[in-house]
Amino acid sequence: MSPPLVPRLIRHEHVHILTQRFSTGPTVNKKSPARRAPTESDVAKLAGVSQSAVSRSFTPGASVAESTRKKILQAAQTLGYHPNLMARSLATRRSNIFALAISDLENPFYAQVVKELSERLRETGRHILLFVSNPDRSADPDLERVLSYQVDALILTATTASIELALQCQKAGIPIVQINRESRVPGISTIRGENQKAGHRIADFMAAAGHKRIGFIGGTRDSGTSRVRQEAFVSRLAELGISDVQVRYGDYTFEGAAVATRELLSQDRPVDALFCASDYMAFAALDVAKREFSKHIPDDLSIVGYDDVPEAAHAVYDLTTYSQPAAAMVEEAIKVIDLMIENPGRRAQRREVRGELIVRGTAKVPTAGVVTKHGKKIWHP
Amino acid sequence: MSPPLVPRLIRHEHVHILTQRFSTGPTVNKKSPARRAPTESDVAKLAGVSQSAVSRSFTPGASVAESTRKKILQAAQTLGYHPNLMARSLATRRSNIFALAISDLENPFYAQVVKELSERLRETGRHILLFVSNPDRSADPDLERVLSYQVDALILTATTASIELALQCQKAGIPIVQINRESRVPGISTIRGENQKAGHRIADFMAAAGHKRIGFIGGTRDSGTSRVRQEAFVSRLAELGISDVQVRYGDYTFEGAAVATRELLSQDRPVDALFCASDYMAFAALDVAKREFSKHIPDDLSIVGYDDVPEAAHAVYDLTTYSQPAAAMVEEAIKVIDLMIENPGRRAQRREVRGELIVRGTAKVPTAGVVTKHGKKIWHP
DNA sequence: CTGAAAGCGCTTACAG
DNA sequence: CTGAAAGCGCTTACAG
Repeated sequence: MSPPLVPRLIRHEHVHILTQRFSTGPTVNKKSPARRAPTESDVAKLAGVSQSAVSRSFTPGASVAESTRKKILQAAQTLGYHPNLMARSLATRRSNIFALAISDLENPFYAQVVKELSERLRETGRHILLFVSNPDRSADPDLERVLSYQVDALILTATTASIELALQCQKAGIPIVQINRESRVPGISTIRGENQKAGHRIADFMAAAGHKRIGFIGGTRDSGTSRVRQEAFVSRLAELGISDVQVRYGDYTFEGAAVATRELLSQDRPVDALFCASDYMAFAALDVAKREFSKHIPDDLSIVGYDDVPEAAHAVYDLTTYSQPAAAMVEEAIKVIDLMIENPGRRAQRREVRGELIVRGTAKVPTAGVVTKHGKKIWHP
Repeated sequence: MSPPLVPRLIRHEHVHILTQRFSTGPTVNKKSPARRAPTESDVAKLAGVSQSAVSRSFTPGASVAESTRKKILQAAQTLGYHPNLMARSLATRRSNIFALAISDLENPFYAQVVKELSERLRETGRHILLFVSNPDRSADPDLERVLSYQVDALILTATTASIELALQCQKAGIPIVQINRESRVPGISTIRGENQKAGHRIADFMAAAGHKRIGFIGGTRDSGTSRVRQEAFVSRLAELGISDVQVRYGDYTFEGAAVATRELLSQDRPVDALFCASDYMAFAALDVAKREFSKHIPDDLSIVGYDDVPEAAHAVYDLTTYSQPAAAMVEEAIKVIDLMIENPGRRAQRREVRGELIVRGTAKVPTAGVVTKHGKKIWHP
């Protein structure tokens, strides 16, 4: 009755279950006692020292004789000992874990934020506890309990913190910062792109290119980030004599932006230039404009995005956009948090990371003002 | 000396620092004592009960009189008490935290995996501790210490576990499963798409469409997932009389796939059909083919991807691809983990989630075999 | 149903 | 430099 050499295939709903028939080591038939992990005491016993000596050997600045520390690390090695970080957190009241609340992961900008944050954090031995929230509810009940995890800080991006949560964090002395989201709540630090300057510049850019009939697709109606961009854009256009600006909201989603674009292009006098509050929405706009309205870009319609995600540079999009460097924003967020941790009582910070209007192929370009910087064409009149 | 009402703007490197001047509550000038969070003992004192009674009130099945529990919850409410999950983990030896090791977040497929996993997990009160690893080193030193966090399980996707890590996990009784990555290491469960069937079907599809000069762009050379797809594809083509298949590797990156495509299209007899081991790489191929080689798709060149990420359906790509549902794969992964947790000693599982060859616009379609299923055109001869 | 007590695996004054 | 001991904030038998 030797087991078959090829995997057996069992059909089960829409999933195949292939049972594996190779040795899985000593735990194969023993109902795996799940041998509990070795602790400091185990190491201490083996090394013939006290448990506190073991602890010190794993604490960077602690005082242990080099000889005993060596002995201890040796013993730890043979036992396969790893400190229990939960226990350490309990004792030190510091977890080295940051909570990251995020939504909108399909938007590559936020995927980038996750990646950058993770990389920067790992350099200092910290990690991310992830809360992917539903963008439509502002007060995520799951996130409200984030403090239970004794995180050292809370970072939000593509989502915002409720007032209650902000208060809780403040009480507990936990820094809280929002990346790319505004906040009127005191105590929440914010890291933003140049929303206002971008709105002005894109308005100048479109006007200089000769556009008259202009549209704006915002994120959600209550997004401060989107609103700042919109207000700067619309008011500058008004100054330039263009007062009829069509505004729609795409809720930061692909589908929402597609619907908004459809509306803007179905009118009697469709728009001939469109500023979208995110590259991701601009991709949707491009999609609809080309496929459903057979628009030639940028001859029939100029589209400008915001973020400069990596995809924007790809040929299929080749999107003109205002940049907002995720890496720099993440770096600022960490700086702010470290500042607040070292210096509690410090007031909330607000930082702005610079960007540029990157000139690519989806928008008509004014005759003057294009310069090249770091190999990229930017509009800087 | 009243503070200015508008934010002061300080220029500092390439970042603006805007100081905020509003009340931040009682902690403004007090160097914030960071009042420590209330504990069960605090609640017990206020409610006039024992600390263990408080604990029981927060433990689902525990025995407490409804009246005292009410009193306790009341007291907890007024103190703003939240259980300390680190302490709970230490006591229960269960953290309700899953480690997720991932790389390649710019690939939308993996962004989707993160999102789906987070959603499924939150339903059962569990969370994700994130390890974004560098794809080029297989044994991530950071990840090797994952056991220190007392996670309940380890999920890997777009990356694989080292043998050492797998052994550690096995010893500790922690289930470990890889999504979309093969493993020859015993003890690692795997969830895969229909890699082999897909390879066969795409070969059939391309041959039936009349292609003769065919290319394949794989992920990394050592990716089992990619290799299975490749071998099935190449061997079936050989059966069909097409033995000269050009193989390149794009390392699952956009740039890598672009380079590979350039090579395949620069030859004397460039390929007229191309199967890419991921949609993300197929996007790069499309990009290069259109922009650099002015190819008409699919007249000059057919491109087929793998995954069916949401972007594949967008008009700019409109990619023909073999689907691999992230949601279903995540669900299987969780099922497997729960099975292993409830039933330690159980051998590693291997599950395969079904997909379809989704017919869109980037590949020539054979005259027969296209059917419509759930509103999607699929090729199912 | 309820409380006192031990224990989860660490850190960290405090003596020596 | 080193060890004994208290404490971090919980859970969970064990008595009552």
